[in-house]
Amino acid sequence: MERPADDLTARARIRDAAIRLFGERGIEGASIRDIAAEAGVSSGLVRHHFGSKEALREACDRYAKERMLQIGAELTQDHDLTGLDPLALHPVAFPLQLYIVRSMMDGSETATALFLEGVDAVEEWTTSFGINPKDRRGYAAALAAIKLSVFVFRDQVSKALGEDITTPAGYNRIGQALMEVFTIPLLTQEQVDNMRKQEK
Amino acid sequence: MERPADDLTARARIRDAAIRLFGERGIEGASIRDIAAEAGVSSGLVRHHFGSKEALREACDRYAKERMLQIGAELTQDHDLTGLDPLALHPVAFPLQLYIVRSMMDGSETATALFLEGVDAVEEWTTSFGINPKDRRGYAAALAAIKLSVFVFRDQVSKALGEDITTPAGYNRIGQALMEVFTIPLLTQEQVDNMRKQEK
DNA sequence: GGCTTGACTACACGATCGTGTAGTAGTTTG
DNA sequence: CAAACTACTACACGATCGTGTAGTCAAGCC
Repeated sequence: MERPADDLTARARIRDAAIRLFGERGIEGASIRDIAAEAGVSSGLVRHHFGSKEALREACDRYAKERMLQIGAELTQDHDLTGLDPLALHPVAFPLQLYIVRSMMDGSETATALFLEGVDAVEEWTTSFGINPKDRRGYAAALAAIKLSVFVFRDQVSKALGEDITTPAGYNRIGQALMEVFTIPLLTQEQVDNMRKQEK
Repeated sequence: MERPADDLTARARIRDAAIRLFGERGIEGASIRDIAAEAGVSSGLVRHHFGSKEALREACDRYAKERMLQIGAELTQDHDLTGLDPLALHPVAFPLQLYIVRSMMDGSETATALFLEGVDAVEEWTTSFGINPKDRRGYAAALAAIKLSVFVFRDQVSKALGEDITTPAGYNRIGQALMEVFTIPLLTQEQVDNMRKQEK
């Protein structure tokens, strides 16, 4: 699965470079010339293969989505909530995830669709695991957002912990901290009901 | 507190416009000319008052941080976990929060410092409320990230719910869903211990 | 062999970017 | 009153952006 860069076609190298740079610097922050240089080709070739920057972005969206689902399928021996989380550390998936989140924040339809599919999956998961929140859809959406949050703020969380959470040790630590969030009830049902009254 | 735009000095209008546009489009996505037009001044005046785009960004960082702390102080009659959340919907705080999150993702030191202060606050809160996770710092960092997550993915969450969560009704809904996440234990302590063994 | 086709490069274009410079109008200060 | 200062605009600069055009080169097909 992991091939040296020489084995990839120029088109694939351009796409991989685009996903990496778009993910790191954002869409506006990565120029076609940067991407071409990263891929070791001329900037004209980027245009030749993808037509325009926007079309390149859409191609990256499609590829990232497809690839994430594919990698996810390979890892679904664990069917619990944490089963999807190793994705974030997967050496191939890491830049993909980074790109997708960036793409979401820039309003990509494909990336947003991936989020919605994640919400669907979490929703089904709550059903099959006998979790019955009052607002199942809302609950699933909140969980989906939470799942991405540690990834989005990885730099900030790493700084807070004094430990890089993209390393196995660091990711293990924040992963277990997240487990505790889902284990320790912060509020009693009574407290929640009281708040609900106040807000009305 | 809410003054018409005419009452603000040009400097303040530039700063407010910069925070709004930087927050919406990112730092690279908002040009000085855009900001100047939004503030109703010439682009040269932006440079006159702030020196450079980077200096403008730092000024926005400082102002947004100071203002958020100030607004937060005004609202701290509620001292519970949700006490800080109404910030996200506060009409003045909304663009500030949006800007700060964007600034974080672009690697701003000031914005990251604000995150770290938030982690400190949550950490103290767990102590005073008798919550004792095995990794208190990690737990606080996870909670801080979670608190921002719904805000970061507000577009995606809104789409998942079919309801704009920046409106009072929608925010109430996702807020209560988050409450349920903190109320329903997803995992038993036993399950967590089993996972911990597997990961080692 | 000639001819098409696709991968690929070099280069030039207009637009837009952040920045620099020069100058005007109004107020303050000595 | 004159000098100085501040807020502000107009305009030009070099760099960089996405894009467009022309052409080279090798492989496959007739």
